[in-house]
Amino acid sequence: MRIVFMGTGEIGVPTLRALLTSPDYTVVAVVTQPDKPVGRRQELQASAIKKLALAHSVPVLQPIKLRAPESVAEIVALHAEVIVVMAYGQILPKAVLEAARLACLNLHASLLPRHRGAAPIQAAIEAGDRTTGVTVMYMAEGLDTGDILLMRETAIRRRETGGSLHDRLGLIAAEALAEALPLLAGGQAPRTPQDNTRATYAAKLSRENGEIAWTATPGEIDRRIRAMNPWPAAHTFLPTADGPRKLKVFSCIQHRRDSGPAGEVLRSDRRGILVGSSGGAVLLRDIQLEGKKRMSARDFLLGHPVTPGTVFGVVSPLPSSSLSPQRDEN
RNA sequence: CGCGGGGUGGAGCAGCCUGGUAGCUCGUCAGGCUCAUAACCUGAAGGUCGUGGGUUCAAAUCCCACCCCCGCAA
Repeated sequence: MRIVFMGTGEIGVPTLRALLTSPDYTVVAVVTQPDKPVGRRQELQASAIKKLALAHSVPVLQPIKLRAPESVAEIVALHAEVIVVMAYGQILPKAVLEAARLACLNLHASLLPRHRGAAPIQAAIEAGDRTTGVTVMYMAEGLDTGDILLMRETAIRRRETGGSLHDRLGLIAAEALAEALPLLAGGQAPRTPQDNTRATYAAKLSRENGEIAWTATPGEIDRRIRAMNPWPAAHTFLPTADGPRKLKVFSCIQHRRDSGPAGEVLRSDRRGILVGSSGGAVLLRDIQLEGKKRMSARDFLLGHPVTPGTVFGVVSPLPSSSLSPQRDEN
């Protein structure tokens, strides 16, 4: 079966690898986003998907604008039987959706119609969902609105993080596709429309989404921290002599018995930093100050004392008096 | 050359500006106290101060080059 794989994100790697190594399928081309400057040096780097494709000597296409006529023509000319899309990063024009003889399938990391959009994995954790999964759907022009072929479910564990769930769903996606393709080839693939009334949207994450709202409950804070781990990472601001410094938080423990003013440090010792929130407190365990390495709160405290009463998250508390109104903070 | 922080005994940090016997907290080891402990007391081990050059009577500290880690940005 001639297959064109379109993807850019890491999450698609297991799926592409499975396609490349299966004797039943021939990946005739891989379409991925153009190399982008990445890292501190801003060096151009190929996506993991591209590297994998090259390692298997599969032709790679990197159209800047997929909807440009010449890009579309290139893909149509591949005469794919199935196009598989996962975390590609560009909207597919109608002409591409119709370029495959059998179907243009999308693998989405949630149980649709829940969490349509760019960040379904984090959204599922932050929402406190008990399960999530991967949906294989027939692509339509809307955003993640296509008819469902099949879904694979997985439980969200108590200590699940965005990273752990991402990796697991990547593997599940490969399995789900392996299940879907034979059905499609045999003409027995189911096709169920989504219930649009139950749709929710998971907007693309930005770093601001990671700021911890200390007025939330311990449960909400814990879910946000786990969802954002490892990227973009939940964070707050630690007041220092040099002004507020960003502090990333990678894990915490909910303390429902202790409580105190939101954002205020209630206690800090070898167990971690206990911070007040709504209806409880959270014990920060795994943290990282900007410019520093990630470490346990215990190690952090050895060199950076954080006394009880310190208030996290306040961005403009410079005690200095005669400063020009330089800081723009609303 | 995108901006910035940093590399100091096993861990986290101070010292560097104003060169001159390397310090703090924790950990480790030994001993003590205790019914007991992540508590407390006493003692000990452990450091080419990222690498290479330079300046100097003398460099963790000043100058130059390079390597590595991290935040921002993507």
